[in-house]
Amino acid sequence: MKQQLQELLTQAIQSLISDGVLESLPDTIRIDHSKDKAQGDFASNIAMVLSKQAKCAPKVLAQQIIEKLTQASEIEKIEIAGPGFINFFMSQGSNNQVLEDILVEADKFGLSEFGKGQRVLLEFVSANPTGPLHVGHGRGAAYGATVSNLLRAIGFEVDNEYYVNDAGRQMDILATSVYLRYCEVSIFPDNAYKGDYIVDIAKQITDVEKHDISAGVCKDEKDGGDKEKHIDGLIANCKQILGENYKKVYTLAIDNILSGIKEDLADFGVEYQQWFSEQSLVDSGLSEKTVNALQASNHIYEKDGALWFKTTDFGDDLDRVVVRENGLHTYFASDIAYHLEKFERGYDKIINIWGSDHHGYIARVKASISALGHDTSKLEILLVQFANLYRNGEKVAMSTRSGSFVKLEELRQEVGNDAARFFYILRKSEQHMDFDLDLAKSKTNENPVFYIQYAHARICSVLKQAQDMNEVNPDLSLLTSDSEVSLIKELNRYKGVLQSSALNYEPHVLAYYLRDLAGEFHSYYNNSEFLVEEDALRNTRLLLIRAIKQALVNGLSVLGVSAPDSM
RNA sequence: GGGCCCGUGGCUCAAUUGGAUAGAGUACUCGGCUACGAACCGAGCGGUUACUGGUUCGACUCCAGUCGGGCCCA
Repeated sequence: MKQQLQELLTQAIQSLISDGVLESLPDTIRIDHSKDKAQGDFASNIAMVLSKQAKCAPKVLAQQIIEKLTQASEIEKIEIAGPGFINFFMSQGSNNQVLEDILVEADKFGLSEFGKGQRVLLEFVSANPTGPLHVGHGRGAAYGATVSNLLRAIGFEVDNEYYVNDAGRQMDILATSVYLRYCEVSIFPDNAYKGDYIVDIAKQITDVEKHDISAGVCKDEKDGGDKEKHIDGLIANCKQILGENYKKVYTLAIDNILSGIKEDLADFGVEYQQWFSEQSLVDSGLSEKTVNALQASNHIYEKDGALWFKTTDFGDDLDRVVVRENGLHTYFASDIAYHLEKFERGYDKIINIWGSDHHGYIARVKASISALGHDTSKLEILLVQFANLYRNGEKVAMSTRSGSFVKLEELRQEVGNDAARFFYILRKSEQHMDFDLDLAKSKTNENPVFYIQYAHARICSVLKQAQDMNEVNPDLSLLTSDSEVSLIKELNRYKGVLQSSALNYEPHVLAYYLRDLAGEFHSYYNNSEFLVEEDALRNTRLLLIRAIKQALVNGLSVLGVSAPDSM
């Protein structure tokens, strides 16, 4: 419908151009759903946009545009209002069409082919496998999974990917932490991982001897030394003394944690097409090849024995080390290789969802992509702010290293998947967010998830009771009450909401829409009776609520939230 | 000190991406179950959109500066 109106307006403007009133067509002609029904169904601001060009008041131009508009049967009337809006009032018959569309298309209703043929790589969560996922990761997981669903709903082909940082120093710290727990040392290093899960993994070790690995190691911070040097010394000793067995502990640790992460995400309804290993980049030599490529294109220089990538040539504020003086590739080097690899897989769009604490990496990653001759505009980096957790009105403190954090799994058990998924995406992703555990748990009217699910359950209950009643052809012209008209208007918005929610990577827009739709339904429920004596009227109203039910189901499923028949 | 994000009723957040009278929930006050689920509905109260300028037909939204909060870097 919007498109039709756009075409009609385009024709009218072209006609005014040939009359010499206007000079040129604007890039786009905006048509929006009106907020208020007194403003009709659709509104265009085009007269205000073009009034300068026409050198006359917006209202005068609006009148001229209207005079040039050709008639369409769906349009009941057109009005000029406010500073110069053109409001379109559609016939109820044309608005009602959506009801039949919904019932015919069923779970396909709302889907579109906007992104048809375009492949998207969506990387999210990618937490270091040094511990279980906590509630901070949960936000990224819920957001990423929902953005993925949204993009798929409008026709993009999306691959979800998790980048596993299974190489590097953090992994060594992990392995050494596990070994130390296995040895049951009495004093634990400041910089080791201290969570209980480390002890659990240590219990699974068999056939490895217990050695003292502290010989000749720099003092720890608490003893007046350096915690970084201390842990590095322990790692070196551990590797040397254990020999082959070090790899055994290392592998045991990472396998344990990674499988836990996979299970957590699956239980949270988050699916991945790919788990991409950092170690594989090192093993395959791609990391090496990438550094060589940068060297060949003159973007690398040597300083203090290390290799530096001149990212400042591409807008970064400092140059970055890619190969340390000890010959090891930095995390950044594998990251460049990883992104290069992503580009070479031929996606049309590459989206990374990162925690906002990584915003400092954006410039250097984009720099490396430009340096390697790729188009940075294909890469989109979305940042997710941390979530603060509140329990009994108090903020819950968290830190992975110290082992004090609330696990995602604990959150899911406490509030359930539906509430967790919904609460996470209810706020704009770049917005700091307060996650109130007590509110998410509450099964009352304060909880927006239940509010929407309740609307669905109520409809199911009514439909169940209508099962045995006489079915005759419904008559849509009977839907005339304020509630009915405004519900139909709301249903007409669904498809557009889904699209803009997806294209802007803003799941909360869909969440708010569903809450509004549920609200209008509850209001309708309270002022109307569905199971009336008169067959035609009853079946018409049932048809309407069946359509609402379908829209709720479709929307909730995109959000990864269930729609139970009863609660 | 430099960079990024943010600032909207008492609290938690929206605002169709620059549009019409800034909206929801919660809290508070009042009203509604002998109709299909009261986990619901209706009414009221509550605002100088942190502050000051600027851009224009029109600013919560864009620009500059100030204040305050978070994160990253040095």
